Amino acid sequence: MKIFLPDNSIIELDEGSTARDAAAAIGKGLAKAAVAAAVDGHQADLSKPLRDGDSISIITADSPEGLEIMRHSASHVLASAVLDIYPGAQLGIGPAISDGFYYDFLLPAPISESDLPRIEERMRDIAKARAPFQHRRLSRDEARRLFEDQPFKLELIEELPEDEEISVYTDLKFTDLCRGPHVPDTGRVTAFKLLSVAGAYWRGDENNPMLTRIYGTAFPSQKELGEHLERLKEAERRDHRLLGRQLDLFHIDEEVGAGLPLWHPKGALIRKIIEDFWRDAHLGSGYEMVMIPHIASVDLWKTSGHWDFYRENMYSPMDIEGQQFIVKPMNCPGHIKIYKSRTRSYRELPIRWAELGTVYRFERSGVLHGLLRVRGFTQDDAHLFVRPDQIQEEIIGIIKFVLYMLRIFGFKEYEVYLSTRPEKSVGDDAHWEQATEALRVALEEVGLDYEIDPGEGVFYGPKIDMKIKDALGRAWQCTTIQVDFNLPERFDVTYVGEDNAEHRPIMIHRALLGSLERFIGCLIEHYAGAFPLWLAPVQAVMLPVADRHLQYVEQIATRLGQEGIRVEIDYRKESVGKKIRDAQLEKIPYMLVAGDKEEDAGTISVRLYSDGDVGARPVEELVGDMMREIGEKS
RNA sequence: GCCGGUGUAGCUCAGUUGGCUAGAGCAGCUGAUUUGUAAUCAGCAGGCCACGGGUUCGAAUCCUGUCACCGGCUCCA
Repeated sequence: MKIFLPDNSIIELDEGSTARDAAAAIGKGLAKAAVAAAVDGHQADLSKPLRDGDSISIITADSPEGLEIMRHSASHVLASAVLDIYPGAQLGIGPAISDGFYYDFLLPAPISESDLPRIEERMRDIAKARAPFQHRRLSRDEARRLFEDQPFKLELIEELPEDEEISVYTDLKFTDLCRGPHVPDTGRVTAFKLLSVAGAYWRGDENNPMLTRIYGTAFPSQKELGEHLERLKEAERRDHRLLGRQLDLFHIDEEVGAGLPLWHPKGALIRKIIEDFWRDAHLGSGYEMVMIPHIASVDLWKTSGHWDFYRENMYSPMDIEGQQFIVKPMNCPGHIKIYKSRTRSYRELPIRWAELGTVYRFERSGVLHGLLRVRGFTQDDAHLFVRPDQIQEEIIGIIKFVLYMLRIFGFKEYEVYLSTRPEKSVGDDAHWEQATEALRVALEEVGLDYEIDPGEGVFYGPKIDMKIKDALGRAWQCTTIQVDFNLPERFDVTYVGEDNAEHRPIMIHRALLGSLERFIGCLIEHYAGAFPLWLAPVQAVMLPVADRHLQYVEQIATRLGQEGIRVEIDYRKESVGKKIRDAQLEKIPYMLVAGDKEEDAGTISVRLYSDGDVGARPVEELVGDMMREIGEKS
């Protein structure tokens, strides 16, 4: 029979040949590297018999698909091992994920990470046994009987569509419900490591029982596995919580409260630089600044709908002379009140009001995470009041603005989501649809790739979210753009139109960086604490070789200070080596060494954090170089 | 909130099966050294062993409650 290959060539095989035979016919090396095949575009086991006219491509473990298949097989090996060691274990699911795989179990007794080596060892035995992954199709009844003591599997079987065949795979002794495909045998799961154990609700629902999830990773070779583990270690070194302490940027104090960061001078300075840049950028882009108080009467939150729809995230009211007040979880009602302080004309719109507005939200204790998830944070918030005919253009403007901002801070990779109407929401369908459409068109217009996140909108409207990743690859939502027909209605917000009649504006809520806390947390990890010159809290440190050079060094520091360069002098009676080491650990971009040579020549020796010693240069040249670099924000 | 883990000096960590006055390095302070591109030397000080109960002749160590942190789940900027 004839089999077509990806390069359009044809091979001739005997009747009843399998994908494995095809691989062998193409080449010995390929047959050895093959983990699965794609037959007519569908992934299949190598043991799959081929039919005349099939087109086939061989999948190897070094392709993304192959790696995923191999990791999925690794999760079966894990389940095998766990079942061996903990006979009563019940099985959940065990998929491949972006950096590895996991499997969920309901275990007879809790386990901890110290149990992983033992499981790993058993996995190695199973791998060594090179047990084939055998595929079988079962009737529904057979499957029910096979998994009679596996309630989670039974639940999955019941949910498979009636007409779908039930497919199982067996390796060594263990049989699992699985669509496949799998590597040919357990021996193909070579380089793997179990990483952590965690709790996970069955099917991700907190009303369901909590299972024990074991995470692991697997690679085609030990070398790649080693590299990956090295990357994980490197990511740990970039952790903003660690760098926050090392660089003395912030801390979170138990006695102050969980999720309530305290900014130290250097952290506060970085924040100030970002805030200044942000304000200037906004004032230069048609925004005006507003400011509102941190607490407001509970009546305001009843009008806004937050009392009904957002109360579980709000802190309890406080009593002030018999009146109830609430710490604000959002800034929008305040901005609306400013709008409503007088009548507005259609000529004023769009109104763009921005504020670095601090809000407080209740977050469950288990979700707090350094600066990335806190209970009090400052949003780089703005609310736009627009006429219906302006909405599209304004959203496009916002998207362009955010892309500009993210580029300045060096973020090139982000995920974009369009979140649609959630279950718990207000407003009529027509408005929701109109708003969602406006967001979609804007995304297309700007040419951003995005995914739909169904049901993830806010209670008052759909939104565009942009997420950036931390050092470990976890995505954090920063940018958000939300269209809102609801609040203008609730507050009876109006403008007087050309026709002298009252009309309802539409509100756009947006935060570009999201919150300064989260954004700076991501920024620290992004730069691994080595901030570019314009953001560095200390831009240069003067390192005199001996005390007799102090006067010269002070002169230069004064000169740099005149240009607004943030410079410190290391007055300590320490060796130059020590001073350099400490400056290097503080990740100060410019280390400026001056001794007799420099003083005589009127120069300064420059050592860059990033490049080491780059030699001496005249002081004015240095000033020019630094000012240029600061101006470029690079 | 849930599952598992962790909590010893400012930081990183030791601390045997419960038993002497809880140790070390770094940081800090004092003194000496005036130093040329990632650590000069010496001394001193620093601890309610997260917090509260309990078991015990005796608890950093065992039990228990609370809090915080870490990894996840769920939830969100």
